[in-house]
Amino acid sequence: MSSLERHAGNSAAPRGADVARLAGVSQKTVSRVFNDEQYVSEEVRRRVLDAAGKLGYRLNNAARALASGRSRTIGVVTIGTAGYGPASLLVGIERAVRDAGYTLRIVSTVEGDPAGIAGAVHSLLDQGVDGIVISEPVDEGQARVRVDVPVLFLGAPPAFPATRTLTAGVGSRQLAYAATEHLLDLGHATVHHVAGPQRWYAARDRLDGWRAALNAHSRLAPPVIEGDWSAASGYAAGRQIARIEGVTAVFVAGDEMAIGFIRALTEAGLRVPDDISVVGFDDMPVAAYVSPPLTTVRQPFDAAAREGLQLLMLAIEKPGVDLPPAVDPPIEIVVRESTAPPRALSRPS
Amino acid sequence: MSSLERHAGNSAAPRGADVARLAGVSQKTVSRVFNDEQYVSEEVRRRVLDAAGKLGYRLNNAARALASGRSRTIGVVTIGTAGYGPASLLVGIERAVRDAGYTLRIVSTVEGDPAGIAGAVHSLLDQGVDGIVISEPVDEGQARVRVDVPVLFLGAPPAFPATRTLTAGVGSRQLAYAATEHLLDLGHATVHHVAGPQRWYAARDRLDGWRAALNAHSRLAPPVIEGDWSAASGYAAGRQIARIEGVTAVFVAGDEMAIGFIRALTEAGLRVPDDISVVGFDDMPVAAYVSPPLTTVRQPFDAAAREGLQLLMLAIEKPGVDLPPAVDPPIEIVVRESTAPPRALSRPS
DNA sequence: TTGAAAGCGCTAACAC
DNA sequence: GTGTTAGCGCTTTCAA
Repeated sequence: MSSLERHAGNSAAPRGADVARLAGVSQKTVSRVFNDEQYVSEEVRRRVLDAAGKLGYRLNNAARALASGRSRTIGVVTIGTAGYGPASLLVGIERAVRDAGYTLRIVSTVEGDPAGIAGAVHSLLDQGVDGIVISEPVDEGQARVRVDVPVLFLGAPPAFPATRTLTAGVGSRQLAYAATEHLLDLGHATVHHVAGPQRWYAARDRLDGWRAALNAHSRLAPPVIEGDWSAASGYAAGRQIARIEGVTAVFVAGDEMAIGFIRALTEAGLRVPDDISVVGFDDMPVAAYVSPPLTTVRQPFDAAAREGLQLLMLAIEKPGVDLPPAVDPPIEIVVRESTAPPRALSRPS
Repeated sequence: MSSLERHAGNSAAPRGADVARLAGVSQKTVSRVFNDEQYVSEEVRRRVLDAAGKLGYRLNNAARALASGRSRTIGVVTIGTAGYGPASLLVGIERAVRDAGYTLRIVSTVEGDPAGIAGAVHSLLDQGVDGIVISEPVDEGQARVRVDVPVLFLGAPPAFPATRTLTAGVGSRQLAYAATEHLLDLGHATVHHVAGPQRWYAARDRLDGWRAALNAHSRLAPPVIEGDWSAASGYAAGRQIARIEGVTAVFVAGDEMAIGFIRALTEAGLRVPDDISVVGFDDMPVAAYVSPPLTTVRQPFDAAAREGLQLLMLAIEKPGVDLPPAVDPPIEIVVRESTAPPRALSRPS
């Protein structure tokens, strides 16, 4: 092992001072160039860049963060599942963060983790993030966290006090409203609902939207069956529904559950959509290819992530400025073959 | 805006020195306590912890990273899609990283990005990660990156030189072999293959495994159809296969493609498994609930992530030590209803 | 437009 | 067991 010139780190990595020496300028000037500050002559800039290229110099972000107090990284708290919704949101966030010139730290929570979201937020804070986004928040009661950086809740009301809390959403409530109304418009007397776990704000929003649509049309809301997003729980719900007389339309809060749900109906000898119409939620890629192709609503994950991050960036970079309200993303319902008018209507007996 | 006591950062945040003063010890002792070093008396430790609690002190990781040259964070390069495979791998990696006491940085690549994996690795290096994992690597030709931290390739041969390159995998090749053999054992004369995009090492491994199984049984390998993992591409492949006379068994390299594939077959009036048997790959959650329930192989994402990270941690923390070879994860094939003996066998004519 | 000096909050090395 | 000293590689402040 070779003796170290400097006591830590990779002794091969050039510092700003090395670049400065080679370019014949001060270290501060190198810093100016790499931060795109003004007041650097074109000629000096080029000399610095040349030297840096020769040496393979790259800014040391730990040092930068220590000196400036800002890390230019965003922390994301996500749910530790490979589900289509959470994963899509994460992809959208990653893209938006990168486009904003920031980098990403991630910590995921597991259902039932005692530390939960609060613990995840703390660990992010320890890492010195400049802002936090809580993707797919669940209700964990009154988490007593006090956070000094802006926090974006993607699809939920603020769950704890922060310097600035922001909210942006995928419009779950409106989407659920539209899904329910689609079924009502087809002529169904009412619409049953297979909900997501009510700890999730996303699940509550969908339930709210469903109930609102029913109310708006003066229909009675049947009892709700609660699943856990899994296809297995959808299947279980399907077996329950299959035993109920007179059900003609069901809004299932997630595509995965909807696929399990339809499977159970099929096994029970019920046909979709002839006997029962079902609408899913998410428009996951396979939805168009199952049998029958699933009518569902499309969540604007990317738009929500982009929109939300724009707010977060504003809050980070202009702490004083008033935030514009989040614009609601467009509602998109994808009608395929799992929905139809009720039998009584299509062939009046 | 209040005047700052210190020139940067949050002036409210206590430093180690503040804790030291309150506890009546030196700052170095505080550092010792927070790093769980030995040679601190129980009494002093308690006093320090008390003081820290009172002040709400937390270690500043930027400073720690700068001073020590280590950040205790792992960087992951992932593919920017919400697909079940990549997402599952990411979840597994996150868990393994957290269990090892490290934190996670993520950057995703988009198909067709000129910077690609090399660019992602660089950005991670800029952030000062201690190790890198390339999840779902694709072949981008000779990327000229020189990396000074250990790199773990999850399911691929090393694609560029690094201090130490490690490989761990989900055993795609063996899984594909098993899937193909399952069909052969059922009595099919040969097995067609719908492959993933061959830029992906994961897709190549599956193709290799398929071909190997065919060779081992002295069967001819029919021409391969290449998809892009999407259900839509599986659907397109299905339409092609449906026009070919005499196909009785198909191994599709991904469940999502398999679902699209089966849909195309169904629309063409072919029945699964009566006319054609199909095996998928991944065992995504909905696979058990589509019609017919899909026979598929289960990828051990979690085991692979855990196994791979163990190696990575070893490489980071004991630079000298020889790495044990990665153990192959168990092969698991899930037989459901999309496979059966060929018709000629089941009812001999 | 450029530079010098100070210091961000921690760990490394060594003394006691 | 504990403390002292000297950086880590940047940004900030202020002077030129």
